[in-house]
Amino acid sequence: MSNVATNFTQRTINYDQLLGDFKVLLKKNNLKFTIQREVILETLYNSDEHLAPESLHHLLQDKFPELKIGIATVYRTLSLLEDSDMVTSLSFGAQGKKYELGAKNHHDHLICTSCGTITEFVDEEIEERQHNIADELGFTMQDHSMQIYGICKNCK
Amino acid sequence: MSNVATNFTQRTINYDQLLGDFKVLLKKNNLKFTIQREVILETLYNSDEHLAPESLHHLLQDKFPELKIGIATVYRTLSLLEDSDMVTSLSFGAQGKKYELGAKNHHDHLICTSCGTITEFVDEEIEERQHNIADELGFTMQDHSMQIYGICKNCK
DNA sequence: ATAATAGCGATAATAATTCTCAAAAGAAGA
DNA sequence: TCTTCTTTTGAGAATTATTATCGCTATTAT
Repeated sequence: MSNVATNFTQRTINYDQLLGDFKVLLKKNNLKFTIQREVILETLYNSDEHLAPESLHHLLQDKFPELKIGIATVYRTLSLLEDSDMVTSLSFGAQGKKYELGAKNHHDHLICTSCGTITEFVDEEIEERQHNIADELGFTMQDHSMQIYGICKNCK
Repeated sequence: MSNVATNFTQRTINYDQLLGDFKVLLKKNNLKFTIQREVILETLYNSDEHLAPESLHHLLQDKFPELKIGIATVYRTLSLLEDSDMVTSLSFGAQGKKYELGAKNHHDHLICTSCGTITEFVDEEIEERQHNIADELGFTMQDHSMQIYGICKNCK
């Protein structure tokens, strides 16, 4: 029963912790903690979607119209977060790049090539094997990602 | 000794077979077999690199200057090949999308975040586990890809 | 509160990708 | 091989995605 792939979305840290980490990171690099950066982090945290820069921008305009957040700020902040390894970007097939918060539990992706749905899962056996492979090849592993493409239950 | 990650690039089919498959595919879809399509397929076959559309275009201009292949044709052909599952596209981190021939043996990627080098490997244990996971989740697996990010030997 | 500095939005600039169209090339049949 | 029909091509325009610039504003440290 263990070692069975499980299908879930789970956070390892709560928002306050995440925000704290972000503030530390900013301070370390002489960067400022701005409202824009905060709401972008918050929006990413509250989204279970994998967001493209543009969709994130729309979300932000809907939720915080008074801030009039510009698209450039979205790109800038996503780059900042990605450089700091707080978010990771993914690009599947034809669709463009999408971002997701890295602070969630690590997970891999199951992508339905018919309806486009992305299901997340974690499998300990694979996680472990990845570490071993990196070691064997003299690689210091920082991160990894895996995607399985196919047809989901519903589409069959 | 088995189950050890190995680092290689190996083709499962030779060029004539590949070309044959391509011709069949084209005929099936009422598409024409053109010189441009042939040299693009050939160039992808002969490259061990993961090619961005632009680098592919440069390669083609170098190797077949008389054809004056346009960038639009490169994009068109890559899309065609991707739609037909003959090539797959990858996008790692900041760099844009790159294409590789899918007819090579399946392999995963080890990406050095310092120098950008991409090493390919295959691990049977992971391959098998991926199939199991897809089954467990009621998914019909068509393909998969995996990336491990880290620092390679040389960069350490 | 002030001064110093980084960040912001708007938008211009650039890069990446797709579209348009007239000319050229491939396929099929006579 | 010649003709006809259809698809593809290259060139460049158009669109989309991303990044850079800049004067003004907000944040931080003092």
